Amino acid sequence: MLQLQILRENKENVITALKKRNIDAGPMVSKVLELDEKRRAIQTQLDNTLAESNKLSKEIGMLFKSGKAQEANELKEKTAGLKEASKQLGDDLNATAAALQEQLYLIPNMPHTSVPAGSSEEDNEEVHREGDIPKLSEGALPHWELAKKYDIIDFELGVKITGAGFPVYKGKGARLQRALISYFLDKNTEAGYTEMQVPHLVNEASGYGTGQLPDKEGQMYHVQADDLYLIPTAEVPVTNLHRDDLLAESDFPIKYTGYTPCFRREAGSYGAHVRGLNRLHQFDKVEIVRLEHPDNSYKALDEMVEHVKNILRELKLPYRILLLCGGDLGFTSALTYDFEVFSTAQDRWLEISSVSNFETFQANRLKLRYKDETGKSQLAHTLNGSSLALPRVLAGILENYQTENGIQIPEVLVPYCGFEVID
RNA sequence: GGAGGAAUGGCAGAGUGGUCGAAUGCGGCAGUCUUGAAAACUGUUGAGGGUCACACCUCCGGGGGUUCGAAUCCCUCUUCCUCCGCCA
Repeated sequence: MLQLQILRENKENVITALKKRNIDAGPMVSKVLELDEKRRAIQTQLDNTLAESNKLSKEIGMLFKSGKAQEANELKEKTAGLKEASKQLGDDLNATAAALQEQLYLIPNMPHTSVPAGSSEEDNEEVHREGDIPKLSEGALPHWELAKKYDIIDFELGVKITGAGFPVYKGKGARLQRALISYFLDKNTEAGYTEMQVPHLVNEASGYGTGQLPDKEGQMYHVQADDLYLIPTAEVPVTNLHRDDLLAESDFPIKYTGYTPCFRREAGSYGAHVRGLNRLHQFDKVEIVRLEHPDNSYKALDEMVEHVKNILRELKLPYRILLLCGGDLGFTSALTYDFEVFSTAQDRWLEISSVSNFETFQANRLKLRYKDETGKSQLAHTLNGSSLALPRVLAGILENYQTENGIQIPEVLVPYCGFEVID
């Protein structure tokens, strides 16, 4: 959620910035400012009415105390009208504030100045590429074939017990999953991130805090009986740990990592692009989250990018980094780097990590603030990134590490797996 | 699931109808003392709205009500604690 103050003071800048997302925010922003003005006008009226009735109440109290009941009762009659008026104004104020809030929720974050213009993923800018693409022998298989060949992932079994998009990992496949989780968590912990285990269901307020609600509720599984949402990413519970917090400057940086399963409904797409592990309803992910002082957040973002690079280097997977263009940027993000691993057998890039700076957009919703050196409350910056998402890393490993004698396990994972090859 | 109790500022904790946005302690900040630090002492210190700045308004878990007036009384929801029951 953008800060009202910024909209008030820099309306044109906001509209210009949002053009990068290929939206004309003019009407939305105008509506917000209109409602804001209305809200403040009502607030002023209400305040004045309340001030007057507070004053009368005090006088009545004094009169009763000094035994002048008659005069007090006369004054009482005067308060009736004020009471009526303040009730009406209070209702108006609530309605206007709610409308304002609703409108404000519709405006996405302003892209950072370095975000390239563009309308789709075609326009994302490749900023880095690293790693050798292996030359696979004749008859190299995509991961869903390999999964079947070595009996390590069973998609049909998942369909039987739950539905499409809920794979069952078996034997060495399951062990490799567990190894990846441990390995990622260890790498993150070494880099100073505190490991957290958080609930996999969150309440509505948490969904609003990080921006999944109100506009993306269709993407989350909702447990209606208890009004809870299955998390689409650890970002939601982990960032919300500090909802409504007022931190000290010395608390920064706050760095967390957590492993959680992620649940996404993402209905609607079929075909090769969502085949196998490419798109799932439930998948595992290890996330890193940072809360930062605004002055340091872009440095922190760079650190996170370097961190993910290091992991991919260790895994010896060929990857590239994309700077997302305005049109492809997530609703809440100001700047996002996507990491993609090259899947040799599918001959395509698979997104395995997304590292973003949300600046104050989430913090404003979360009421996540810190006290600056002058003692004033300021909004913190929030960031997060996958480090890493499992299924496509797994797909990348299976496909890129396949040999005629089975699938080699990347060296760094061998201690975690306890075996060197899947055959 | 049954029976009781509780929810107040960063934390602890007082306050049961008017001058309470709220005692006190701890913590934080500033100062005195000190070569420096600690201790001690003095002062200061909740959040949000509003204003050029004041004024003023709101907030004592959430929502609603009673009253001229609510942290304080009533209703309701949520959460926590204690005891009992059940249970991985």
